[in-house]
Amino acid sequence: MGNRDRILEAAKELFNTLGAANVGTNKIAAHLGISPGNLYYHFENREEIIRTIFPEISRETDKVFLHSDNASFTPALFGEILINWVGVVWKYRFFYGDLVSLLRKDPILKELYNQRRKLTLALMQKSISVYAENNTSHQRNFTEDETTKLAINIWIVALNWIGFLQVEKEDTQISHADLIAGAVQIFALMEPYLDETIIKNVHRQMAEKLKILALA
Amino acid sequence: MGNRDRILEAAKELFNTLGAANVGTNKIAAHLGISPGNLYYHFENREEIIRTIFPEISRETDKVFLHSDNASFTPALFGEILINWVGVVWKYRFFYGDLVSLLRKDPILKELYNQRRKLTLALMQKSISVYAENNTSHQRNFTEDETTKLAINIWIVALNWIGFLQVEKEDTQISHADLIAGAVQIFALMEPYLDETIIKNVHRQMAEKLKILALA
DNA sequence: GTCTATAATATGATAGAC
DNA sequence: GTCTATCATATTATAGAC
Repeated sequence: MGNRDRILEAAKELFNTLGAANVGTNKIAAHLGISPGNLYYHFENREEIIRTIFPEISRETDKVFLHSDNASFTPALFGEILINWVGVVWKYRFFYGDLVSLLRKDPILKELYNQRRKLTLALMQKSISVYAENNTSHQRNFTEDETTKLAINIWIVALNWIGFLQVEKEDTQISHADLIAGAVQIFALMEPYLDETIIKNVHRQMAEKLKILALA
Repeated sequence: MGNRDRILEAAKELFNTLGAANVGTNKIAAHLGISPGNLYYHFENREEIIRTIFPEISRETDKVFLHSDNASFTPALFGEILINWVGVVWKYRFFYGDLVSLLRKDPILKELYNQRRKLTLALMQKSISVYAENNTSHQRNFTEDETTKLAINIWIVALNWIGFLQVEKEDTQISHADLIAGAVQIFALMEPYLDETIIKNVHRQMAEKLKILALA
């Protein structure tokens, strides 16, 4: 692995463990045992490092939602999606935890992020309404306003569940079980719109995941 | 106003406008035209300044929920509560926006915050279930698990609505209307549990607020 | 209570040798 | 590509005069 990639990996690790605000270019270089000059040969500044990581976050997020545009996606798949989504937020928690500050410092990133945000949010909104209509028997029409608000609420909770955990625990105490709990928490936002049997199934699915974890 | 108070006011203002991470003790002193030494006479360090502001945030939050423990609080009052709550988060947006980072740097504050968090969350959960039961005709029992999740979701959205706005707008572009929109957004989390007429009433209440703003 | 002056440290970033 | 050396700047914090 070349130094350029090592810098990116070290940056992610240090950002996550120490908080993005507390990690500068020199600290990353020191952590790798390379010189500051070397780091600056590969990247113009700290912002460029983060801007280079951003497409990776985008790709991983896309991967999470890959199958969700398919109108026939199953309830179980939706559960998977939520767990994986929370997993991505966990993996890049430095980014979501410091989002406002990072975007404030880098207008280019802010622009990039907002393009993505609009797209992802729209895609998600579509998926949610399809999913809700597929899995409910009480004949009910969803207004666009209703699904927009639901999508935004899901968005906000998904992106801030990790932060909610971090407020009471140390990062080292946060487990895979907490990520599943996050998925359950997000799923609760949809439950009022779904049939009892579907809800039960997803809950069983999540409980199953937890049991497997406990055994491992 | 003595310098001690002026420091606290300047800190809040600078934290909010520049982000807590970008404002140190000397910047606060410079902003006020006083010496660093003077500031350090009044406060041990930056953490102590924030710890001194925290009870103020707590008091204002308490004031928001003051009447909500009353079982007979009206639908309109609940709307007020949401608007005021979002208002407090806006007023101290530096705190909520940088919460994880601030608590990481100050374990004392972390302890204080979590004591408060548990209390407020429990109080809120109680209020929510009372409110929901008071304002629904479809006979329905709320499980404790259900209300806990609902309360947490309301909590997360309420505390992160401002951050959601900040991602796409500058602070200067955020208006009182956006705060009301936040209240509407949070209220959407409760709507599945409430009667149509109640929902309509609250929406009218919010629209009324917006109209008054537009005229002013 | 408030100031000047300053130490100690860290940060971002660059020039120029290898 | 990588290093050494270094600058300019900013940050926290303190000692001691007024």
